[in-house]
Amino acid sequence: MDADSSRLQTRSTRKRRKMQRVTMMDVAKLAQVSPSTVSLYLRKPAAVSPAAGQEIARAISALGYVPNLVAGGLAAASSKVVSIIVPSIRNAFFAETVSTLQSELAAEGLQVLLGHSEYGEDQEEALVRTALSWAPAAVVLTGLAHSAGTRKLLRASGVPVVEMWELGGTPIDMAVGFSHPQVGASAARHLLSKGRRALAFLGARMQEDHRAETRASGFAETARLGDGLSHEIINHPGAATVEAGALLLTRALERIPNLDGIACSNDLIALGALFECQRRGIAVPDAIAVVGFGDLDFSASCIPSLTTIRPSGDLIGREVARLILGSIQGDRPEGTSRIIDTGHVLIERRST
Amino acid sequence: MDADSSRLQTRSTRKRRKMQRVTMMDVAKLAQVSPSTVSLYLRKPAAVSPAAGQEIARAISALGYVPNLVAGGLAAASSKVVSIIVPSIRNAFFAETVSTLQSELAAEGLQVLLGHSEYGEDQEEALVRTALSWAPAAVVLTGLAHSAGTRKLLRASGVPVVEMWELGGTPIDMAVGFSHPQVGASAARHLLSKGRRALAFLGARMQEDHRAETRASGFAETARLGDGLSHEIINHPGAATVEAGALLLTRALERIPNLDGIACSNDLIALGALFECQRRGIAVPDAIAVVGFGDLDFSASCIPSLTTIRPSGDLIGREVARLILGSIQGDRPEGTSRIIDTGHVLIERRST
DNA sequence: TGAATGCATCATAGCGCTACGATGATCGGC
DNA sequence: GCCGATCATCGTAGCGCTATGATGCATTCA
Repeated sequence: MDADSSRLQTRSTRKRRKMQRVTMMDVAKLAQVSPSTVSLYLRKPAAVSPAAGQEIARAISALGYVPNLVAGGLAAASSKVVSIIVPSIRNAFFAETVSTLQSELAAEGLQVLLGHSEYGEDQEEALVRTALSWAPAAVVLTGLAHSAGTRKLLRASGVPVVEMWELGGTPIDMAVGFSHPQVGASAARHLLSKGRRALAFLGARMQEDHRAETRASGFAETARLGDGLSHEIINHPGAATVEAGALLLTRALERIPNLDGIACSNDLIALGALFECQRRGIAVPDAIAVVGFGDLDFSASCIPSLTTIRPSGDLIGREVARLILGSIQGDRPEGTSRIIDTGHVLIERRST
Repeated sequence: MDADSSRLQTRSTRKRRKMQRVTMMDVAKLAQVSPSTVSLYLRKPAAVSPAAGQEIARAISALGYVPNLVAGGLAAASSKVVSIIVPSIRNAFFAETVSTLQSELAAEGLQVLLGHSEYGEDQEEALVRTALSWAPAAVVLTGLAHSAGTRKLLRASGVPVVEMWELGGTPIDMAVGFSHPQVGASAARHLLSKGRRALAFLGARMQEDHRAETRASGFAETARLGDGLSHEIINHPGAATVEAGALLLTRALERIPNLDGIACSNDLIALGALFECQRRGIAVPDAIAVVGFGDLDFSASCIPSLTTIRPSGDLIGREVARLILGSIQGDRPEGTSRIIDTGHVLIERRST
């Protein structure tokens, strides 16, 4: 058997994988147009004649055709997927942003590929690597702190990148967020304006949650510049929970017996502190004023209602979506800013 | 110019899209093996000789090769993606499940494609349709109630499907969850056992949240069978929030003046009710006993700590992952159950 | 020693789609 | 009436990878 005949045999015996699902070709045949026209119709319906369009639409529904985005992604060298990496989806802040972002992107036919890094840079890098394997239309990261490898990967890929929930450094590409030190400063200023002088910042997991940590330093700095008699930053190594808030308040009272104002890195912690005050019979805000962060679900309704700083995860989600859609639509107008400050709002309620 | 020459011209003038990214071919060349071997190495490293494997690994890191999963997915007719559709990612229950699921799947090299249906069956169907465009390795849905179209699409696709967070009907393929009527019944039984006789179930968005609604009917049924003197189901049309809980308690007191026990479809609602009691000077549990659902973050730490029913979103996530990995590994052992009951636990605390 | 077996490696044909440029048909403008 | 422009449509070559079966070589068994 010579090479040629073996080739022939190869050709004939080769069994192709089945896959009898409906393809664009089937639609084209039924609609009596070429596959290109079907593809064109699917991507820009306006570009095909109404007659052909109708015929194609009919064929699609008759066959129950579902386009294969994997094939499309390969052919177009870019898939209709946006990869989002957050530290934790359990965190209400990020859940809110992801939720909004997902809705906005879905409206434009983009899917969301989700990953969570658990606040680890190495994990994040691994996630970015797999994310890039999907040739995503864009990548969304949380914060500005990333490993060198992550930056390199993303830069090399040429994919639009949006970093969210933090401002103040140099983004890889685009950024949407706000300044965390300023949040801390706002909280401190507010407490000082209420005549509080013995302050504490209660945070959790600040060794990993770099943004919470910068809120703390913003707070400390302003407390120092103002005439805060004393101020402390107290960290709980575990997650930011209500229970942690109670523990943190206890620790704060040990350190600053005459404590009269606290800022918390998260409303859950603030709620825990509120509960602990109630347990100890400490009047809020008379004895201790409490400022939170996040304006979570319960913050307006708890007792006393919680003064807090709202970062607006919703708005961040919406702006991220806008930037992404902008970059995908090709024209990245150099005029529009690639860094969007969504600011923060202090909402004064009964706890201060 | 005849057809043939034009064909030739076509061939020569055709400009191919650039894409100079590193491909498997580049790796193969550098490692002096064929692309097939590289592919094999990437999929089952044990199948290639150690020598070749090392050479390939070296080449991969030298070139910074990132596999293209889109191409892989197309060739293999199934991508390494699991599509998860939940009603809302803002809901702490689902956030927990998704988070766990994502971690478990990521450990096996699977990505998560996320969608949220906002409790709409039509929206869900649209999400399933796009999800299937990705030829996912599996699809995860929430609950057992889906449109006929959704079922048809999924059945036709042959993709493994897991429905989670609900049991009691016929799943499309596999299911992990628990019985919601039983949860309601447990709550009612608990209140009855505490001598409460004038009961109410407080729920939100029950016209859409079918599972909350079945918890309510389970509650009502048990309350009726027991010697509950009166029981009511009260619904808030908006989302399940702390504020809604306060409103609902107010409504319940109007309807049942001698109210002495409530079950809530969600711990956020329970917390709101707790706050409203505090505002009104109603002692909990002396005057009114409160049972929640969800065992959220704050439930153990609030005042009084909340008796609640834990559905274990974590466990659900883990079991879903197990089922998915099982189906992907090919052998669907008919022995193992395709329906897993994760049950629920009533955690008694100070509010009852 | 020759046939049978096992093992590592390879060549190649698609997977289903989109981008590119080509092809006719239609339409004004001079 | 001819030429270029415009428009809808088409043909086809990949996109980068994996599945399939073939190949060549070393090992084992009779």
